Amino acid sequence: MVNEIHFLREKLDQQFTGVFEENLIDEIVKTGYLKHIDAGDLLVDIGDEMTHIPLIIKGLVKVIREDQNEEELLLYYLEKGDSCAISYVNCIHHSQSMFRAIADIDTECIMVPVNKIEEWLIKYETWRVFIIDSYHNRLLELVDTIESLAFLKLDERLYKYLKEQVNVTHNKILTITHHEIAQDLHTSRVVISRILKILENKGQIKLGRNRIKVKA
DNA sequence: ACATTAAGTGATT
DNA sequence: AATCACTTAATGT
Repeated sequence: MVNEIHFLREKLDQQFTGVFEENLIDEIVKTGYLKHIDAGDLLVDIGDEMTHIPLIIKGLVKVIREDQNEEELLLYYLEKGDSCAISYVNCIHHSQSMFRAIADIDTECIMVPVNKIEEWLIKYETWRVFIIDSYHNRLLELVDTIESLAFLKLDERLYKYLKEQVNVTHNKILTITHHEIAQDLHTSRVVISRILKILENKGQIKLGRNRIKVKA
């Protein structure tokens, strides 16, 4: 038990020192628990009632919106040091999640219980700033994806998507299928294959099975 | 060897 | 840009 607490504190210090004050880190360690999500597993599903807020310690979480036909659209990614402010509001209002959050790779997060959220908002300046910044960041990312949807042609959107994947995975060689890309961008596999081929002919990428190399 | 999944492509809307 | 229909290529059992 004591070991686990030290372990949690270590993880928190790695990601959130300078962000959270000491007393707050103490409280997070006391009331939160560590959760491991394997690649491909769900952190939150559409319709879930939120009881905890995730603070991402390591890994990568993909946040998705789904329509009635089970067709998806990628909204944004959460990385280490991030949280999802949308879930704060869900917690406070006991409303259901509109989004699905899937671990892209093995991910660890600290789950913080709802009842602490509001308490800390009043008690800790750093928590207040963190929550508001988090909300702001999610909003900026959403605006960015809306802009892409509205203003970019699919080929530009796809190339932007590939560059984002490189950033987020820290790897120029993406392990991904055309089908998966099509789902994220809410289009069909055939269309993606075609545009990728054009990008390859232009020398911007190199294609392989389950593999796309993005050239600098 | 056979089945399954990923990717490439022409033709049509 | 989407859909259909079909082919080819790679991978799993």
